[in-house]
Amino acid sequence: MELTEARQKFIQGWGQLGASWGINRTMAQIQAVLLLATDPMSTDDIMADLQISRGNANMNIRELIAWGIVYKAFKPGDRKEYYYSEKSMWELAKKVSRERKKRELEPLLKMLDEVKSVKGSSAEAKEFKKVAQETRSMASRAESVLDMVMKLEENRFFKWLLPK
Amino acid sequence: MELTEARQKFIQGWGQLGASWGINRTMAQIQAVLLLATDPMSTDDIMADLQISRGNANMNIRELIAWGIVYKAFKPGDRKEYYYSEKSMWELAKKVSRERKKRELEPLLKMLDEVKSVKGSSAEAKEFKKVAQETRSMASRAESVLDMVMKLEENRFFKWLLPK
DNA sequence: ACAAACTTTCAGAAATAATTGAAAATATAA
DNA sequence: TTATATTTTCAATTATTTCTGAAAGTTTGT
Repeated sequence: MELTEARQKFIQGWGQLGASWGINRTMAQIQAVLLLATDPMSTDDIMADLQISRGNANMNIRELIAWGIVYKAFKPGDRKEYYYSEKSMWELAKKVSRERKKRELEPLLKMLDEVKSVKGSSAEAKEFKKVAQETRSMASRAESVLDMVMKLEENRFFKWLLPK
Repeated sequence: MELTEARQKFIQGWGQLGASWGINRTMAQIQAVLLLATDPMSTDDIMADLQISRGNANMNIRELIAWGIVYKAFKPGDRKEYYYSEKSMWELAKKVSRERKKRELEPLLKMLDEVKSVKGSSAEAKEFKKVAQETRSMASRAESVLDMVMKLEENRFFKWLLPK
């Protein structure tokens, strides 16, 4: 397969994956482009590559930087900003987990906490308490698993898991 | 807090969570309603509860059934269909993982496989191969972790993880 | 200070996704 | 079979999200 075609498929697939995780498709595609780049790219490079507008490119690059998975670079004698992606898949996964934990798990736990004090002893109220309690317990467990995995070193954990 | 208010917050929060996971908000809310219900509910019950149309209710109930997290029930002498949710959080988590694995991880791995045969020895081609390989490796690992966790019994795994 | 190079913002346009409601299809009972 | 209850479908509408492009803002060099 030609590099051009392969690249296209990779970028598409990555965008698709992002989309089904609630991440803007273009944001994911920019990340894919930077992941495949050998050198930092300027906004114009990215605009040309993905055929998108300046505003769109700028917004999504900024968002990637906010997620901590894309960094800025500068070239001497050039005032453009250049961008490059975090290349370690492990680091990437960790940063994405951290961000999603903050954005989703934490608000959920907060809500479950607020709702804990529900009054009443009807069947509905009892069921509510039970479900809320189980949800809280599942969410905390998920959080613990994430914390644990995030702290582990790649090799230590996965070599044990997948000795091959 | 009153049950009505708490219920509202739970349903809202659940819908929010679903939305950031690429799941239709209404679908997630219906699931929340059924999770909190003490008895199976009809389409009309759900329509009334969430103030949504019949078409919308029907489509999303069907989708929940396809995910394997909502079941049908019938009452003797009544030809309406009733629906109830899987109530075990653990079962729920397992079914959702299984579904997402099928919908996201598998297509990704398929794409990475197709793209494996990329030609060329330029810096770009080399980088492409490296990134594709690392992505494949990370995706397989994720799949293994999911498979592993999905096979474990709730207590066995989590009691060890969280002894408290 | 001025001008050039570059980045950011944001109102409106375009694209995408979700929802409605009524008609069609299907199932059940008499 | 026929009438009735119920579920499903889907074209049209509405809501939401994303994208554009030009203007405003910022930084840097002279």
